[in-house]
Amino acid sequence: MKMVKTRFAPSPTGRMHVGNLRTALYSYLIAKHAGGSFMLRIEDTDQERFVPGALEIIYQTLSDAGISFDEGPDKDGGAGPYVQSERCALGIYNKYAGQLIEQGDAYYCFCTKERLDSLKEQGSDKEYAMYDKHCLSLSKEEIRANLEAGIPHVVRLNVPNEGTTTFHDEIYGDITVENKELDDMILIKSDGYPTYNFANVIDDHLMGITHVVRGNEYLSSSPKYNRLYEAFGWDIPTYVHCPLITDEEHHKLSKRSGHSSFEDLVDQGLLPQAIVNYVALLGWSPEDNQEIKTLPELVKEFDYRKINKSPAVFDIAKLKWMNGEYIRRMDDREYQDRAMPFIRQAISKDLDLQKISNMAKSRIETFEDIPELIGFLEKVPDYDCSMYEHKKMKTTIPLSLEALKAVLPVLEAADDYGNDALYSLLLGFAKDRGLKNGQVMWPIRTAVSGKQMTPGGATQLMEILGKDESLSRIRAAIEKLSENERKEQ
RNA sequence: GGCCCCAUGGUCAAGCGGUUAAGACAUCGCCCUUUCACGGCGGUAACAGCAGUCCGAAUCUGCUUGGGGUCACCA
Repeated sequence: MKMVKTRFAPSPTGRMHVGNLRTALYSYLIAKHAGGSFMLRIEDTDQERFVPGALEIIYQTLSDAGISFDEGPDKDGGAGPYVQSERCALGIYNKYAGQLIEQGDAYYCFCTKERLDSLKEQGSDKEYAMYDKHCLSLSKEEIRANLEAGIPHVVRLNVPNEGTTTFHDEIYGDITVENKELDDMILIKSDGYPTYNFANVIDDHLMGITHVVRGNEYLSSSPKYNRLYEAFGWDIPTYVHCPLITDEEHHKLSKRSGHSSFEDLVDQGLLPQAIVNYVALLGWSPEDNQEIKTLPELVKEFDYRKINKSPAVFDIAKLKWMNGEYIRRMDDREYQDRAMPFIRQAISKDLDLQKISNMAKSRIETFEDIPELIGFLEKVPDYDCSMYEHKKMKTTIPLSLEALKAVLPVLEAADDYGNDALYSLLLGFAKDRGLKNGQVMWPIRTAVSGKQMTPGGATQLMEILGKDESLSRIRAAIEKLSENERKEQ
């Protein structure tokens, strides 16, 4: 059995969206699960779409995601070069195109853009038409003359109009199409660069790729590839087409439609490991039903034969949930490092930031949630007095005012503003006055935070705010409630 | 429009001829709790439709419907 070798072959056109990332991941998992090797190849045969810096993005994304490759542009494994423009300069593609022309499996085409466009117009369906093999009938002399005259040309694959072509995919099974449905695809463009379709086949063969992993959008063009392999007499690799990842409208994720890239998600405060973990589960599920998996665990358990056929909707809500799980499991030091910038963003006062970050840990899904969660510590937001009413706590606005007034001197007298001390102090207070715990805790928490929900109870918040600030907030609340009462009357 | 692919709850997803049709996210309720969260418990919610094969069909076949993909000198 030959060693498994897979590849990820992105084009340097910008940020990577999650569909691409998952293809890279599955490709990596298939190789590593089998103890094989994983390779990176850069497909930059479209000089117009090249985006400067895109190469760095690819490296960065892969490295953030923890997907490491054994061979690639900066890591020679003997099958290089790994960048198609460099391979093109070596004449690799032209050599193979020449072989096909010699064999009669490919031919030069000198048709102009205008003629090609006119084909579309007179075709049965205005917008779609295949090439009519016009240049196939050119004589040797005509071809030579055209070539010598420097007329722009491409090289096309010659697909017969009769018969059928079948190719096999590990996930989708056999797919057979009529040859007459297959266009005479262009192999070499007029600028001398190979098309993706051609370069892909040549390189996958030359580089010893055993499993071709790619998106489902290539499924319908795959039969053409087989014609190429057959023309060369090469072994056809194992194809693994992954199901599409779509948005909530069930449309394919793409940069063009403005869908989030991996980097966008990271910018939104999502952890690379969580993204990788989530995306692994789009189209595949582990046997033990355990969804949180590390990359090594995925490597161990991944079985490409169990990849799903149907497209999957990218559900950001579940990704966020998973991200929250990752945050909670993160060790404190790492968590602290990542959370601190967001905490500083919200807090400029001299407060115990570490305590604050610990409070936030179990209550956020992404780090971006932090400022909103703790902003009240910096400054009490405007709030409505009705917040003092709480059915379950059995408090009302007047009762709250009363409770706050009564508890104020007690808090003023207290010296220990640690959570535990405050807690027992207040419970004792409630008991003495014949009040429910909630009837004193709820008003205080509200007074001190101005919020319906806070990342901690009344005493925890007071501990962080300190005595002075806590008292001043409570006094302000008493004022606010008293004023409200006056207005009512 | 041609061709190709797909079809289990709102979403992800088990299931591969006999199951009370898992589980997760979301949602709802309860418990825990000084609020929220975490955690625990429970509820709502699905085999697109129609034929056929079979003692028996979510599972096999066909058709219909629905959805998606692709038809470039882009990858």
